[in-house]
Amino acid sequence: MESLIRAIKECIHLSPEEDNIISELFTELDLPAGDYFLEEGKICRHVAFIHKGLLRYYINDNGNERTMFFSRENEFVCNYLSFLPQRPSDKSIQALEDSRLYIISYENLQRFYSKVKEGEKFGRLAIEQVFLSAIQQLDSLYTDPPALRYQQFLTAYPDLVQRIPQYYIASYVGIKPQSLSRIRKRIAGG
Amino acid sequence: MESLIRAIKECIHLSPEEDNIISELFTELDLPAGDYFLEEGKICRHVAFIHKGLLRYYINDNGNERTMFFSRENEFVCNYLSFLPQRPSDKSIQALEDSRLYIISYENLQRFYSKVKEGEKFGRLAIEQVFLSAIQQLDSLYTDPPALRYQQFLTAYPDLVQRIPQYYIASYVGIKPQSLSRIRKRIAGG
DNA sequence: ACCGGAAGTTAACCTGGGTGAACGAATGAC
DNA sequence: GTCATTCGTTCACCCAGGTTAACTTCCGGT
Repeated sequence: MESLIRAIKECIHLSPEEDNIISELFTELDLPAGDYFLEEGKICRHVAFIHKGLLRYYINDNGNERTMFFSRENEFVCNYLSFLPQRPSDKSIQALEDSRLYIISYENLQRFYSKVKEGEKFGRLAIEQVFLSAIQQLDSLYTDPPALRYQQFLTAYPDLVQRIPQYYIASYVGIKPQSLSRIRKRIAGG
Repeated sequence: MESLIRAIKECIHLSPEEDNIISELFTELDLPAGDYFLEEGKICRHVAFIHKGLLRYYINDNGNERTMFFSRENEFVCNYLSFLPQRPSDKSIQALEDSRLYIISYENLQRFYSKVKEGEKFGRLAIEQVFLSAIQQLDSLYTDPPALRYQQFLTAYPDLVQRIPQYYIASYVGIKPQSLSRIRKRIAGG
């Protein structure tokens, strides 16, 4: 769990005993490609730290899947909208590649807050971070036209282009695969 | 500042001395209708608690104003995307009615976190709250078609319908005033 | 009573994504 | 080698919001 502890130490100080506490509060979870960390309708019971792998976070809107974002190594992933109030989730989180996660339950997170001296501070900083990136994602989704979002995706995730099918990219851009084809043609042709 | 302290006490316990600390960390700001709490391009230096009034939070996207949400009595308002990293804001926050705010600077908020025993906890809970409602707003903006968003607005803010011009509602729904007219006609006619 | 501006409506036309279907290429199973 | 599946592309058609502009209504100022 060194990668996790290293990530936490970028925000707060941890004593050696606290390193141990954290190791006990988190558990390891291997998720094969295609499996779900969180399924729609279920309650998000854990926050996950991605040690290795790639996940996508999406909403199923009447059979229309819309990918909000992709999450990778050294990022925390969770549907806070389900996790914080412990209510059923309207989103799903799926592994796109074989992934190794370190997960912490809601109850253990409360222990983390109370047992780790700067735990509350870390909780605040972590959620601020998640909050900012979520807002930025959604802002872009709201503001930027599909063609621009596609080009932003290409520059932001150049490696993913080769690793995931194009319909996931379309889903991320917010359009149908056919429309993405049109846009690609428009961009290429002129 | 009773309304503010009452709102904080709904989340954490405050000693009488802490009541005083808070009164000193916040300052009062009266904002006439039309004036700005935050202007695009400037850094958001304060978090505001709305004692009285109505504000709108919007982004100017190439002359196209898009209202993200309206904020009213007993709510906190702030562009955290500008406030937390102390970077220039791409959003504006404008008073739609004469408003009275209690505001706290970034520096004083850090003092709040350190001087008030459960300050960090409050910071975490407050940002969780803001985070959840922001995500819900943006989710809806992303997922729901304009006609539905308009009807949701009518049920969520029945009083605002009478108090604000229709082009602000259109801006909130995510369309032009002309299109809102069409939708209203469609809904009415059949 | 008159004028001017702001707000809302209507209409004609444009644009871009959705829909459904057909097609081609690549992949994998047997 | 053959067949089926999956994925991407292309096309014709549809629809809803954007654009532009004209028109009405309402209100305030004088």
